[in-house]
Amino acid sequence: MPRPATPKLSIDKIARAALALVDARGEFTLGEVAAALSVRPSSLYNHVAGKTEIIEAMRALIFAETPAAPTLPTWPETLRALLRRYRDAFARHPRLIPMLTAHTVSSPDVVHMYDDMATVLHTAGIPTTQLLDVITVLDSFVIGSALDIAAPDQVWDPTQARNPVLIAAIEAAGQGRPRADRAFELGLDLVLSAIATTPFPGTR
Amino acid sequence: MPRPATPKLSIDKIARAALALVDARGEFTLGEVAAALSVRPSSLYNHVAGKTEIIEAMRALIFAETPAAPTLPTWPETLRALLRRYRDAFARHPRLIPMLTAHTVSSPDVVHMYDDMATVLHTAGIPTTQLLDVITVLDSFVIGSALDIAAPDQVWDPTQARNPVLIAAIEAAGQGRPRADRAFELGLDLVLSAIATTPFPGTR
DNA sequence: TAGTAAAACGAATGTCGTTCGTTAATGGTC
DNA sequence: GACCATTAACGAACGACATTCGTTTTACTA
Repeated sequence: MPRPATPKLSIDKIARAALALVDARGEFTLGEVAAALSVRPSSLYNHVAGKTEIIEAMRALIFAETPAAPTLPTWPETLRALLRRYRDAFARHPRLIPMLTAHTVSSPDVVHMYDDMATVLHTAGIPTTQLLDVITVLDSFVIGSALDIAAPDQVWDPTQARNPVLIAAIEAAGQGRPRADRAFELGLDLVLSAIATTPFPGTR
Repeated sequence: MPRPATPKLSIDKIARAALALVDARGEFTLGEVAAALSVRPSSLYNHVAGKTEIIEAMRALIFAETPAAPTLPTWPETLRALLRRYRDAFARHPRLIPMLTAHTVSSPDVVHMYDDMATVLHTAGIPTTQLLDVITVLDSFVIGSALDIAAPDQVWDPTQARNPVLIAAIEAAGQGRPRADRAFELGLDLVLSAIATTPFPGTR
């Protein structure tokens, strides 16, 4: 059964099938993806170079799925919306996040987001010499927060802690997704207020 | 040649051999580790449950290798030293970082670091209800910054960017390790000043 | 209409992690 | 000091998996 009238495969279909597997099982094999598409594993190679390219396609997919951030009246609001959207793209598929950080490659969508960040930070008065550093800080925080979503709450096991202050704090905080969301919002507040109040030397 | 007088293997030796391979090549196989120790792959299983346990042993190893952070006069100084040490543990072995984030498991050393963080933040006046959130923010930033070290500068390819502001910023910033270090220090300044100036509601 | 490219398949390969049974020396116990 | 369970090596083998290649038939194009 070679060369069907309408192709059974496409990069997009492969990426979506793989993403569904990752969401459900936390991992995926080429055999599973092929089975989900009623196809043999070797057929995938007519559309994709290999497994890593599928992962990159998934990265692009989750950004395409996430709605664009709006431009708001003030730059802190706009930046906040931008960073939320960035994290949301990961947060919709928590189990994918570790795979994306495994091999660090860039997607055009991500670079485009840096473009937007640069625009906002420029209007905020950040000098060119420090602009990339600020973007890196924001990027690091967002990616780290994304990994926090993927992390099981086992990390915050009270029995592991020795410090009573930490034990109390762990019990005071919730668990799961709400906990991660709340921490991210707090970090957003902290970082944005710091950028707003910090006097950056080289005036623009 | 069974059961030699002095055991040829130990968890520590295995972890060190694997770490050397990761530092050099960015990856490791059980066969390579075994060869480096003049042993057969199956022999490793007398000391380690599997590959993931070796990765966990490496995580513990890099924290054991990193000297403890000192307690300084003021809490911002102490916290700064603590976060620097945390990141340094990763920074000494950049190519290991993606492996550690692949499966998110906790090591006793990491939990112990959270104990220290809790102590410092408690003296800083952070209420118990928000303490874990603050730790999460700091943790996210550190891990994200660690991944930034591992990321090739290819991510910051000027030709990918469309925004002239970003292009100029990319060229203004350096490359490689110094760039990552500078961004981390900036983030440290921002986050610490934010924590110091933010009024946390529930006074302790 | 002729010829090239596309897209599916089956078979085969090589790598790798892991398991199991075997062997012999070690270390503790009566 | 003699048993004996345990330990730590080995070799063989398995199974999963990503990837490659040659083949086949159809679709597209000049």
